[in-house]
Amino acid sequence: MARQKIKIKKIDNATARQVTFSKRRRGIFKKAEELSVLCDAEVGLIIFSATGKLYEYGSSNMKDIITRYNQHFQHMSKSNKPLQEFQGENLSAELQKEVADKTQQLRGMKGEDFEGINLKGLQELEKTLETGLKRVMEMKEKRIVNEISTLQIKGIKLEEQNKHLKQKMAMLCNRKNLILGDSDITMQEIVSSESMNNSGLSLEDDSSDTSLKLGLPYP
Amino acid sequence: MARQKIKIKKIDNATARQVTFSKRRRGIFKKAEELSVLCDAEVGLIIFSATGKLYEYGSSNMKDIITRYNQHFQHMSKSNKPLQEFQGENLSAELQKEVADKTQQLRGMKGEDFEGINLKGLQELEKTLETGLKRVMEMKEKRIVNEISTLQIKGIKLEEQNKHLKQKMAMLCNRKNLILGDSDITMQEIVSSESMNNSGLSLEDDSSDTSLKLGLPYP
DNA sequence: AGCTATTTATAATT
DNA sequence: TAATTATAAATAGCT
Repeated sequence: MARQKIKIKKIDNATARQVTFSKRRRGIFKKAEELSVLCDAEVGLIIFSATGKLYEYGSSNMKDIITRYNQHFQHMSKSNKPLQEFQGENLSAELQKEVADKTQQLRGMKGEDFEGINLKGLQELEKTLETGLKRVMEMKEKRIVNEISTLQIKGIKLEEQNKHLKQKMAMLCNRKNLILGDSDITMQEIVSSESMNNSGLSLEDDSSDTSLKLGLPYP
Repeated sequence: MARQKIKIKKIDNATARQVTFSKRRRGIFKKAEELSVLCDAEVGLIIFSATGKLYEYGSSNMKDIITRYNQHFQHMSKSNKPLQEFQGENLSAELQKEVADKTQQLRGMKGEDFEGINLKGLQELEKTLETGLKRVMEMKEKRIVNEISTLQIKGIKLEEQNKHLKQKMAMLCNRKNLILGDSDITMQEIVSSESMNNSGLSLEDDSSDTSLKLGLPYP
């Protein structure tokens, strides 16, 4: 719908398809929200990308929408009442409210839905998110520092083990050589193959100045 | 999106709301179909009108889409389990689990408790929080800009009203003076007291360069 | 991720 | 309702 009219058929180029998917997904989500607000409608939108990733928008809790959707057909055929309404109706209702409330809170925090949040609420939300983010980053840093020192300790231990193994091997070789004379395995080979295990363990690096923004590998 | 820009809030007039609903429903259904075809996505769209009527679009069978949607959470996490799978006495227990799960999620996002979250989880959490924070700040900015322009428009209207009132008062005073001669209320007094209402409304300031970090007052 | 030239969608109106 | 039309939005092709 721009620069050039396109035919509505599967986009061949995978990259272009992905870009279009992102743009149009945002577009249709916005339309869904607008429709629900403008016309006081309950809207549920489920999208699975070609790669299987799920995207969803619900003007209210998606589960409620799906439940209502399913009930629509039950009402058409029979007026069957759901089982759970007989037992602990109050409890379930309360719990469902609680779930809905927490879901809404989570959506707000994820920035997915600001329905019913005023300016003051947004400011509080911002502060909560800033605090939360700060704490998460601090915890991540702690964990990473911990991870690094654990690895360093492991490395030192492995080095010591290697040293011992090396000595034992040396002794064994010596004994073997003394008994059997020449052998296919030389001391040189043992030492060189063993030294490979040290790669990647820099024991002197204690700076811990890890960039926390980067996705680091972890064991 | 035409003839005039509209605010995204519930349309008051019921007839207009119904008309808009019909038009936009057709629009979003078209968008949903286009997205599914162009990007090879599976799309399900459920709409309940304010009157409770159901409209649906599915790129494939809606029941299959909902099933896939429900299955998505069984694999991903324990939370977000669909309600309709619960039956009878299980309902309350499941709901309680769900509440507990969401509570834990919220605690994690607020940085209150990182129990059971590994480094990878923390990194995902950080990303989620960053995105959420960004969106919250954007929404706040939108609202504030909106608020400012609304206030400016109100200010202009009030100024005009004041001008009219001033003119009327002037006329009344003139008439009074003609009939009764001198009066306790002079034109000077009327003008000066009326001008006080203008304070704080700077109509020329259109910069909107508000620092969003500051907690602003709101009406 | 942004930027525009266009195409679409649609609000007001007939 | 349905059709028209002037505008607002969405977005395809580029960078």
